[in-house]
Amino acid sequence: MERETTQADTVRLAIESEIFDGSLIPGTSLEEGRLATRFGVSRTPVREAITQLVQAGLLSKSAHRRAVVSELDPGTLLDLFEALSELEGSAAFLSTTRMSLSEKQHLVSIHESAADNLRNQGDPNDYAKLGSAFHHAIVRGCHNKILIETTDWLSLRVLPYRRFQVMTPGRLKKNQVDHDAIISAMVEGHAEGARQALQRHTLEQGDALMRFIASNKKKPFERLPRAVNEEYSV
Amino acid sequence: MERETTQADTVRLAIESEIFDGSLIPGTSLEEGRLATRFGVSRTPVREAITQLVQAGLLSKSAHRRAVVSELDPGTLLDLFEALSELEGSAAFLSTTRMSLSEKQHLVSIHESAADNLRNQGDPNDYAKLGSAFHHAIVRGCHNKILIETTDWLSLRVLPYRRFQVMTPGRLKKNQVDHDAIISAMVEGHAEGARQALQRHTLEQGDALMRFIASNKKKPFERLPRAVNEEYSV
DNA sequence: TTTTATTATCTTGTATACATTCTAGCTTTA
DNA sequence: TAAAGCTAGAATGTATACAAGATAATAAAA
Repeated sequence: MERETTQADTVRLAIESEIFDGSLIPGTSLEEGRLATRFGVSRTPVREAITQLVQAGLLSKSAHRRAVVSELDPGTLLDLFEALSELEGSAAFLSTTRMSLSEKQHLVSIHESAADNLRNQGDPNDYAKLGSAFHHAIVRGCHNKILIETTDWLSLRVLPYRRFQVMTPGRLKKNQVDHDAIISAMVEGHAEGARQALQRHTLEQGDALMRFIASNKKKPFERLPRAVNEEYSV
Repeated sequence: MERETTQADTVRLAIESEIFDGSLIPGTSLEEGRLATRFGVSRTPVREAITQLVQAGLLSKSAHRRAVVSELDPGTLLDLFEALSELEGSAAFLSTTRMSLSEKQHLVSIHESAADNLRNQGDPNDYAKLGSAFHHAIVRGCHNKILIETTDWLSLRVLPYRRFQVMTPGRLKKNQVDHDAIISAMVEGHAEGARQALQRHTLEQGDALMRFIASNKKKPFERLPRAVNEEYSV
């Protein structure tokens, strides 16, 4: 049997997606043995997967203690968005002069699809996807592998919290206006303007997310994680 | 026996420092069994250390192949310095308004020590250390854990190549003038000026390093790695 | 002689067993 | 009753054994 992807990879991807789709809530602790039996493998590949996820920042762990799905306190979450906004701003600056014609066209088409969605009151989930595609297209446009990789890495760590974001109509509108300004700056070749526009935009997204989390922390957020933590097994 | 640091950590740190001090040259391939016997442990902690270093970017590896000390092609090295310059620039921007008095004093004292070293023609290695302390102090001053962590991470990946950098008197002088400008901008509260000054400075450092590597690649760089690679064992 | 197959050896990936450390529940004591 | 210490159970860290894939050397064929 020829196997290209190793079992450790399979386990890592499985845990990763469970973190992203919310099955594994930040704060949940993982037990190697349970995971091993659950995925039908031995503890060895499970441990390897955990090691990788720890290095990626999605899990935290110290010696002789079980791994825990990383919890971001408000301060760290703020830091994350601030850093991300700087990186995305830099990417926008570089992308303004570096994007190819087809890349620009792709970016514009994403933006227009989002506008359509907004006009026709389409699925907010679709709008959210277009939104992250918009950011992603700009970042990729800088043609700097390291900058792209680093930005993706930070985005990954925010992902588990994005699902709390509820898009109100007002926020969607604001979002679209921001994107308008970013695109305008880029097509007019105002690199510095594009940097500032995207930077501020990402920073505000972070603020909005944090406010939402803070306002909903009162009841459901305080209780839910622990309850699920107890139940999570097999 | 109570052990705080695990054997995997010990092995990881050992490999890490060998990469940094040049004993392990980029391109060298590592064999788990050899490393295990060399460090007097089993393959298990060695594998864990390798997994961590792969995630950190210092090693590269694919399934069923041995890990290799990451080699940076010129393009990637350029990308790295560009990304690093953006991050350090952002840090300088934030640090301008966020550094405490004692942090500023520390930064200035580093700068003055460097000036002394230059005036008295001190050890260039000491000057290099003061230089990286200077950068580090500015980065830490931004008080953003994520930004600091990310900058450190990128710096780490450049480290194996820094040892090729030979500081000529002219370059040292230029370096000090750059640092002067950065400090001036910061004490005067010109955050945007500080950003641009540090960004350009780091970018130029990268260019200088790349030119040096390119000019010395002709002979010693082509031959040395392979020779050492063969000999490296036990 | 050069190139392609094939096999032997070695290396990595995974499972399992054991050692060490932590955790939780109980007992003891203030 | 509450707090500290101890003991039993469980989980992590490490070693070893085995399986599966890669490497290299040898043999066969062009």
